[in-house]
Amino acid sequence: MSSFDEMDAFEGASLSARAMAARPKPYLDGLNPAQRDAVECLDGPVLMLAGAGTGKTKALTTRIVHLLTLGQARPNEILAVTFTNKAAREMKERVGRMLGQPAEGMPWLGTFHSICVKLLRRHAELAGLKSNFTILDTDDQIRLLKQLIQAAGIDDKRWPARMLAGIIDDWKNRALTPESVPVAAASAYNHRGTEFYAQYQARLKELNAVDFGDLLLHMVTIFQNHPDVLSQYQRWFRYIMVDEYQDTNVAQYMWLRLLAAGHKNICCVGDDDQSIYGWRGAEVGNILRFEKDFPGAKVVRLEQNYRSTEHILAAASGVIRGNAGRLGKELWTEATGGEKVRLIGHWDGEEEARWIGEEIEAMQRGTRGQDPVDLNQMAILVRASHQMRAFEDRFLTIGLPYRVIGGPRFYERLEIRDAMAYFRLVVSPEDDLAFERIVNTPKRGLGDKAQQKIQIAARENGVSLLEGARLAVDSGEIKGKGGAALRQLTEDLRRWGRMAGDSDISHMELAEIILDESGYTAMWQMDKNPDSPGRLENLKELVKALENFENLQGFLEHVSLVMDNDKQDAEQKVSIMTLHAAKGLEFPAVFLPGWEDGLFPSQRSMDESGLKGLEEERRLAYVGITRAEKICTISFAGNRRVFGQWQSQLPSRFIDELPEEHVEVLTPPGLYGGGYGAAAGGTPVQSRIDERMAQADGYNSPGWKRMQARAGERGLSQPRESRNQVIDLTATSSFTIGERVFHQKFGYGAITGIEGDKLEVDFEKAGVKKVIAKFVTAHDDVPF
DNA sequence: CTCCACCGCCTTTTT
DNA sequence: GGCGGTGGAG
Repeated sequence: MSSFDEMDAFEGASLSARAMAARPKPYLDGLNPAQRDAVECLDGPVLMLAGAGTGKTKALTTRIVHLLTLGQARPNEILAVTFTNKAAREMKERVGRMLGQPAEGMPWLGTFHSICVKLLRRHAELAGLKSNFTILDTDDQIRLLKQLIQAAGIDDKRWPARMLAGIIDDWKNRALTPESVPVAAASAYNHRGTEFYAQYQARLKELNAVDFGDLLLHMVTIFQNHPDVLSQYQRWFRYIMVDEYQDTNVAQYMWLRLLAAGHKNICCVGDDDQSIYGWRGAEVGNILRFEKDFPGAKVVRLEQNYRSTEHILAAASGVIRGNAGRLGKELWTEATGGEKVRLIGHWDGEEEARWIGEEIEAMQRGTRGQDPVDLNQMAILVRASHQMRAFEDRFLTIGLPYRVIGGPRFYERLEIRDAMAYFRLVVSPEDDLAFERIVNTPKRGLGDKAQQKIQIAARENGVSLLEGARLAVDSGEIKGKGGAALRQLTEDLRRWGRMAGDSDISHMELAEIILDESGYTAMWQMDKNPDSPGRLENLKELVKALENFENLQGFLEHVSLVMDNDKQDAEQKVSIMTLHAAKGLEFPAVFLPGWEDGLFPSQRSMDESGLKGLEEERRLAYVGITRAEKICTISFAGNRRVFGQWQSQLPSRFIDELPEEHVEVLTPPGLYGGGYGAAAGGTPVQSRIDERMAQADGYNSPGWKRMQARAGERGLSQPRESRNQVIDLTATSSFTIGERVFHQKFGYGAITGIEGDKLEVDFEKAGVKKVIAKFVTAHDDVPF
């Protein structure tokens, strides 16, 4: 590679090192002793254990600046890896700012994936690929697998493609090729997992394509099989830095170890307490055994927190303490005082959303006895994205501006993927997946039968689908309306392809032409769905995004890995995102709703991974709490709609783990004030909670008892619903089968069964439901 | 071939 | 409560 030779020419160029060492280093001044330690220890393996909010990024970026200032490495000799584009961008910006110049010269600062793409394009032939390979996203991946599964005559209902995709991803995360999948795993996917894996890989090669997992896997394989290539990079990357090391999977770990094996100048930064990607193959073990992997490693602990109040830190520590096998860190802060972590229970999810909405507005106005807080400084962090809807609904009705972060990514949207498929096909006419995607979008009268004919024509002649389509039309195989439309399409594509090479037309103009002439834009203009205008907007945005690239090809190469749409608009908005998406961020005020067993910790996580899963959930709780700087509000609801079914919920076990002295229990004003607390008299619900809590250790549950007490005081004075609660609590035990009852949500019904504190009720409108007795009243007691 | 109504499954979390 | 897949009608 010529660029590589060029780089090699700089070897030994560090002669000015001594001169550089004498330069002033003002950037070191703002560091605390631990940070400074981590920054100045440049050679040999270093593990930086950095708790939340301890200035990890600062240390990391300062380290880079230090390396550069001392002249120990040139910008392109430093390999700095992050997990997200956001983190990479931020680091680049910070380094640039500290150096007082744009850090464009750091080509190897990026995500694992983007760096691997770069490497793999250079050495594609060693993986049996051409260097212009395409990167498939999950969607393409699934469609491809589905084809293989169906071709094998397997019922893809019983053996879904998604499942297979998951298995294969898993293997790739562990750096396993089809040949090296252990025998023990052979039973996967009805004993045909490895077989399909091999087929899939072969097909990818045919398509000159890779999936996300391949990026790492191919590079690890190349490094292993081609020592010359490896040693080239071992020499080139003189210093390696890794962010979020606790999130590395086996493949990434092997990749790093291979690269660092020579000089061992590797600095990994991480926090075992923030490892939340186990489900994606991350191995906390990687960070736990760093010192074994790199004997003599220097371990630096960053424990001074600059972000949160003492109460918030104490609450977070209280929760994370429940995990075994930690490396052990205790965050501390010089800050004292501040508000305690606030805890509140609600009747249901809607009520929770309503309360949070009001709370946000109050904070914004500063009516909570505090300085007003900007909407930008508040965030709602949920466990699962479906929880977001309740907030979006509520905020829309009250007109509270919000932004959803990390929702469906821009480039994952239907219209964007369609448009990109057109672009792909123009740039590389042999892209069969793209062809399949758009042959009949917009509708061209090309159904299954016509598409099969295209497949056959392509296969028989050993050509791409697009070429096969031409043949099928020319041979008269496909006639009539569909045939004419197909001919038009193939000719258009050819024409656009020519235009792509024409310098008179900018690629942005070309993109517009493609979308218009293909009829794709018209398709959405015709569509009367309320969301089609939005789609058209997105298409416009897509064309605008092309501005930043040289040509369509350049755009496509980057888009799958780099394009994110967290375009920060200037408007003041509350952020809504998942806990996962929140890692690395911080907000003065944080809301953590939905702390209910089954939701958080997620039932599925616990079912699938047992104690390990629970511990990961707990780390997630830790991450959530530590996002907050000043105000952290945790909440849960007693009822929640799951899959459209109402379900009663128990407060999360993590709530019990919050240390009492750092928590303040709030009682919601007005409605349902007694949701839980009013039950102090010992209702079935209460005793069930008690029972569960007795099992969990530390039932001394802090805030919990106070909550009961507090709400109990108020219980009787609550108007409306809560009065109703109190009444019906005493009546609970006296329910009988056949009795007519009323439920807040379901309306009227008759009891058909009683099971402890649960009733089975045949509701007139809602049908048969299981409900908690407490939430049902004998029908005469209906309020209002 | 397309459209539409119905059914079943589902939801963690993402580069 | 939503999405994709299916099956029957136009």
